[in-house]
Amino acid sequence: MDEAAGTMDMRGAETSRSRAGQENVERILDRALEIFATFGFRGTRIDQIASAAGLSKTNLLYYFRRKEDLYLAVLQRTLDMWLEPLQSLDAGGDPERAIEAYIRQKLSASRDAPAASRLFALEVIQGAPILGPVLETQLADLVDRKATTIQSWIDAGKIVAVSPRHLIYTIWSVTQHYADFAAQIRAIEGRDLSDPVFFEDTCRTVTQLVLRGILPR
Amino acid sequence: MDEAAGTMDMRGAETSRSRAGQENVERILDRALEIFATFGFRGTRIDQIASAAGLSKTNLLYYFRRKEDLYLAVLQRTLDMWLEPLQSLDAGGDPERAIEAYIRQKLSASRDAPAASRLFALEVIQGAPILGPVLETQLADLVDRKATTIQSWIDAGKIVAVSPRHLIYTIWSVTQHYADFAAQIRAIEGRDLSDPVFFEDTCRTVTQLVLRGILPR
DNA sequence: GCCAGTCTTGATCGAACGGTCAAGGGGCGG
DNA sequence: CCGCCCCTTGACCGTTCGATCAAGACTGGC
Repeated sequence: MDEAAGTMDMRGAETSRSRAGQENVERILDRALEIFATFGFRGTRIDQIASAAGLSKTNLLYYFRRKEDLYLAVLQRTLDMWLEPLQSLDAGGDPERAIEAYIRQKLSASRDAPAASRLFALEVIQGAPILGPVLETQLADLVDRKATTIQSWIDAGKIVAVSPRHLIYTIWSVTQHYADFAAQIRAIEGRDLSDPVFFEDTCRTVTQLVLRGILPR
Repeated sequence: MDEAAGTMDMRGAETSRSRAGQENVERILDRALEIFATFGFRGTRIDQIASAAGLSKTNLLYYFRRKEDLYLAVLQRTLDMWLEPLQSLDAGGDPERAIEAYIRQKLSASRDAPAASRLFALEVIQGAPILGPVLETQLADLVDRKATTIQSWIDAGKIVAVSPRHLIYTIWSVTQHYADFAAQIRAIEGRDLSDPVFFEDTCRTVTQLVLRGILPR
């Protein structure tokens, strides 16, 4: 598992599957995401996922022959969803609207798919043993492109001079924080993003903070 | 280990110890922090820590009879250091200086003790099974007090109206991001906070962003 | 130089875990 | 109603892991 798995594609034995089979696979992936996201790869037991999905360990291993296969499948399924929001950060419109929309999108993801956020957090905290190559290529390129977009806003005087990459990191960290550290926020506030009031409160405050930080006065 | 361990004190058998003994304990704790911080509690093997510390598994178990004892000891040793920076956020001086100092302090911690940051991140991501009670009492109180401080700045017109707690979360998330997600940043930037230039760059940008966000124009 | 208390080691145990195997159940098309 | 293929099961295997135990080595104080 310390191996980087190279290409990160895993078209693993796409055998034909009955409806029951497909439903099982999806249920396994759902539960596996949840459990991998809280215990990490090494920390989760395969039969833990199995019983959470309502089947035996052997039965699970019928669908995913190795633990690593399951982990990769989960990671794969989450990856695209994770990279997508940044794609839509477009140079076209005005930065205010674009960034406001991006923050809302990221916060929505933190509310609706907190496990996915935590899974990536775990991966990266562990040094990104699997996702490393993807980050160095796909993500790095994407960030470079978006940094250019932000730089163009700066050059046009639409926002103040600020390191584009740090701006991206800031938005990432703040928005994901509400998913990854939900337990901490729950301990302090007694609520999390699933509370509509708290969600709007968070969205407004973060947006205001960032926009005031970069908009010319 | 799913137990909350109640009081979080662990004056475990403070037996008398020779110099060699104390050195071993410290080396064990150092290595354990590093390894727990990347693999989590369930994910780390006890002999992994032992060999990293240069002794046998049995020998390590002489100092910490159970794996959980070691984990608690590591957590305990890191906790105070982690809560401390926020303490110094004082209402006395002007908010600009106070927050600037706080951000620098947190970023310094992320640079000098990234493993400690990651360990807490892992704990919280897992739902804070151990630290939960501490967060609900100690941390919640501390945050409440500091939120009052920030509110007093708002009332005095020194900073704009902003949810004090969200402001704290923002600063936490951004500064800790550079420790917890160092692998991701390294994949994109090719460097991290240990690079003095990058450190100052980060410090300046984050400070500027936050201060512009809350200072009256 | 002896002794008590501290440290270190290797052998070993039981449980947990990832994974295999062989056998049987069940549904769907012909 | 038959046979094929997908699914499900339980028994089992080898390894790993946390933890124990008994026995010996080292060290500092007297």
